[in-house]
Amino acid sequence: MPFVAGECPIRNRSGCPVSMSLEVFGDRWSLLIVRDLMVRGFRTFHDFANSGEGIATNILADRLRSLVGAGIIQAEADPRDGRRVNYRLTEKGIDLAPVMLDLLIWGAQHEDTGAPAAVIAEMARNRDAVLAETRRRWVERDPRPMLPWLGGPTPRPLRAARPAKRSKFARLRRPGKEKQA
Amino acid sequence: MPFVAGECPIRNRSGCPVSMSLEVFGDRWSLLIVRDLMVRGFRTFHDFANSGEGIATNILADRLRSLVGAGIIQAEADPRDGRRVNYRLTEKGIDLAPVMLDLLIWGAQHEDTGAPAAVIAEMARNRDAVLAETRRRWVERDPRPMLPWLGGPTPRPLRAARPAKRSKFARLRRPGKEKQA
DNA sequence: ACATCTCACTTGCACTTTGCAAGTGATCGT
DNA sequence: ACGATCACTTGCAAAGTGCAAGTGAGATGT
Repeated sequence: MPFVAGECPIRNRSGCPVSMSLEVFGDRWSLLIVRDLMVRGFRTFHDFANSGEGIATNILADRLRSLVGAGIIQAEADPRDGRRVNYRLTEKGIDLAPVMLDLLIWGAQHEDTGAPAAVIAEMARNRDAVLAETRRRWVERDPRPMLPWLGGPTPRPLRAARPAKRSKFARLRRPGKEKQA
Repeated sequence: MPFVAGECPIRNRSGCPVSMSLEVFGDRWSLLIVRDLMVRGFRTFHDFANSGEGIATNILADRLRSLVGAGIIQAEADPRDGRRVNYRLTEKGIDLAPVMLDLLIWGAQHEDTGAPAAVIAEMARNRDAVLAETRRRWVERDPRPMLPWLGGPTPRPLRAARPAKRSKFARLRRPGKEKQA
């Protein structure tokens, strides 16, 4: 029994497809939920809550509700355990696979991740095959993670602790004319 | 003379490329700035401020600074007018073209936009050519908008006004057991 | 030289969103 | 019946956002 779809708040909207896409799912947590459904084999609230990304449960609940409302995912009560809700991408949601794949490739190529470079290069070369495989697994409801190394604590270079509030920056100015704070 | 690159705040980070990408540019305004640089021919603060999306100038300034800091865009003082700053995608930034194109295609296919359907279908079929053209224009610093119909007030079906604060939703529950608010 | 306008911001403040930690109601297993 | 689990909800503090006015540097016209 799916959730009752809620209204999606409408913001300043240009009618541009990019803008409208981002209104639907453009925040970080929504995309990470889509990622986890798509390639990590996650299905339940608990799975998402413990993804390793640090999401707050009220935000997770809110995003799941929004994604259901937007028709990106669907929710079903588990027939064997009434406490659980199982989430699944819809047709509209699985069509986000190209976006997700391109984000993955961009991130692996430009950020200091621990993603296996050879695997990423292979996925970039065989983009169509990867997308076909993603869709096949979705059709067949394959519960196994497609990219088990994705997400979670991946080995990578140590990072500095969270910095203090950012300092002000000098404007682009001729030398010697900077403002005294 | 480019801006001094600032530190990018680091949040809960799994090391996953998708997650890290979203930390860098994953908010809506950042992506719209990248869109406008990429396909609308925008270069200046004033261009972005009047994109038709309704961004606040303090947020725009903040996002431009963040994108410069992340190496996605670069800023240069206009040699002929010292008041102006010209922004341009970097190599890292133009590599977001596949993501942007996929968002455009997804949005046009799944949301009620005024995007020309034939053009979108053509772009989806000739994805590689579109990406090659996007990069060529970037290399040659072609100032003409690649997709002049993108963004701005696009003719599309009328939308309801912004709704009131959302109501609470019933949980997935057996019938008859809904909570009294 | 001066007045006016332009440009890219900054600022103060009200409002909204986010995240923490505790709690709730329904469900399950013993 | 009871304790634990699951998916949330709640109150509140902190952080983020957006409005509207303002600022300093630069350009233009007189």
